[in-house]
Amino acid sequence: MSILGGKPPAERTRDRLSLLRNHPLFQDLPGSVIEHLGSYMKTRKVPRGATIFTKGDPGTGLMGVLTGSVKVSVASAEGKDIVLNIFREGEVFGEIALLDGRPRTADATAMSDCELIIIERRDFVPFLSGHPDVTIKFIEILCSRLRRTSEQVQDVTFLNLPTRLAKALLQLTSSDQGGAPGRKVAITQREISQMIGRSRESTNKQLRAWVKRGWVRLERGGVSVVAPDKLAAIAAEGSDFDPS
Amino acid sequence: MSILGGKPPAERTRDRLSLLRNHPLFQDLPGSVIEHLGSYMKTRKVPRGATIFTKGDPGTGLMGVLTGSVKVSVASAEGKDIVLNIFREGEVFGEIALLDGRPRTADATAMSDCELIIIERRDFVPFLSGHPDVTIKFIEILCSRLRRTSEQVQDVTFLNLPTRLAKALLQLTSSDQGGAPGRKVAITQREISQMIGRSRESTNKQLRAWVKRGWVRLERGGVSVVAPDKLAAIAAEGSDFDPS
DNA sequence: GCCGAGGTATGAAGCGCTTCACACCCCGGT
DNA sequence: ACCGGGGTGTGAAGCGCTTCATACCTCGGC
Repeated sequence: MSILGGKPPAERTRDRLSLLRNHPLFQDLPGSVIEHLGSYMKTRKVPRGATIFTKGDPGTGLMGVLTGSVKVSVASAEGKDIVLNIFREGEVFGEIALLDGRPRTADATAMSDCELIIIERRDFVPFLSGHPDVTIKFIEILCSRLRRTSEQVQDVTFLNLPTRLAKALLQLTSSDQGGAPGRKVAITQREISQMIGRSRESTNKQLRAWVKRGWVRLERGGVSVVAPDKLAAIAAEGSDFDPS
Repeated sequence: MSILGGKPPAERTRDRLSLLRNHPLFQDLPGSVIEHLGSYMKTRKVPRGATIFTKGDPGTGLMGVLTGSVKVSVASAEGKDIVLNIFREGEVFGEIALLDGRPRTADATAMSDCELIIIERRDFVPFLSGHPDVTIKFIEILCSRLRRTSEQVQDVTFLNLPTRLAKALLQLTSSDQGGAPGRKVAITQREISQMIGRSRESTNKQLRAWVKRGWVRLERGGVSVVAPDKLAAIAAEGSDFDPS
C-alpha cells in the first residue's frame, strides 16, 4: 500500500547523519555506531498529500522526518478522520509498529513535500538488542506518547470546542519551539477540525470569532496566533468568555 | 497521598510467586529469578473504595492485582470522572510511572476488596537492566496500551452512545476470558457511564431499553449480558435499530 | 428499626454541536 | 482563459446528548 516515490541518492549523507546525531534517541552514541546506523538508513522523498503508510500495512520500520511535516490520522466508517499526531523536522514516528511488529493502526500522510528517513525493522531490532540504552529511550518515548494520548481522551471527553481549539492552536504554534509569536502554521481548517474532533464548520466559526477579537489571523491554508496569552486563558479556564 | 492499609504477612508466598510465574511478563524466567523478584515484592490489602494512588503521586512502582479489581480514572475540574482502564486478577498496572519515573497521571481505586503486589521502582529498574527480555515484554505492553488508548480516542470521537455502551459491556464481560455468557459483572452504572464518557442518566436509559429487549440484565451494582451477539452487532454497525 | 448515602429510574427542558445548503474564492491544469 | 476542485464562510434546522428535577429502593450504621 505504501507509496514512497523518491530517489536513492547518496547525496547529503552528512545531513542525514546529523539528524541521528542530534536526536535525543541517539545523541549519546559514539560516532562509529551512528555511522553503522546510517548504513541501514534509507531516505525517501514524498510529495505533499501523498500517503506514507496506511492502516493495515505491515509495520516496516522506524520513520524520521528530515524535512517537512507528516500527519498521522485514522478514518471512520463514515469517511470522517481524526488527526492523532503531527510530526515535524527532527521527530520520529511509526515506532509502535517497529517495536511490536504488528500492522499499522493509522494512516500517515505528507502535509508538505517531505524528506523522510526509514530504518527497516529487520535491521533495527537486532541493533536494539545490542543497545539497551537506546531501548530505554524508546520506552521513554512510548511512555510520553501514552501520557499524551490519555490526555487526548480526557480533552475530547471533557472540553468544549473553544477550549479544545485553543489548546490545539497553542500546540501547533509552540511545537516548533524557536518561532516568534504570530508565526504562521501551514494547516487547513479541515485538518484543525480533525485534530480536535469537531466539524469543520464549527471550527471555522470559532476561528472567525477570534479573528474579530484580533487573537488569530487566518489565510488560505494557514493560521497564526496573535495573542497566545488569550488562547492560553481559554485553554486553562475552559470558556471563551471575554470581558473586554 | 497513597493510602495502602494492609499487613505485611509472609503467608501464602506460593500464591504470590505463582502470579509472577504465570504472568506473560515473567513466564519464561527461570525459577531462581522469580524467587529473586519475589523477595522485592510486597503485598497490600486494600478495601473496596479505597484510593491506591492519585494523580500527582510520585510513581513508586509496578502494581499487580492478586485478587479483586482496580479502576484507573482521571477527574475533570467539574468533578466528572473518566475510567481509563479496569484491571483484574493477574494483570499489572502502573507500569508507566515505573518506567519513566514521572508522577502518576491518573487515580487508581479499588473496585472491590483487593490484594495487590507492589515492586518498588528502585528495586525493579536495576532488575530490568539485567533482563533485556523482560524489557522487551514491557515494550510490548506499552505498545498494546497505546493501541488501546488510541482506539479509545477514536471511539469517543466517532461513536454514539449505544455503540460505545455495547463495546464497553462486551469488553467487561469478555476480559474475564473463561466466564460463561450471561455472567454478572460487578460495576455501577455510574462507572459504566464514566467508561464511555456519557452521563449516568443516558447510560441508564439505554441499558433499560436493552433490558426490555432481553439483551442484558440489571441489578444493583451489577450487569450481565444475555445476548452478546446482539450487542456485538450494534458495536459493529454503529446503530441500535432492532428489526425484531 | 430508623436514617442517610448512594444506586437506580425516568421525564422535561435546553444547549452545543452536527448536518445541510449554499456561496465565494483561490489556484493549478489543460 | 477557462474550469474544476478544494479551501473557506455562514445561516437554518435538527438531533443527541446533558442537565435538572424528582422519586424510589437498598444497604449499612447507630
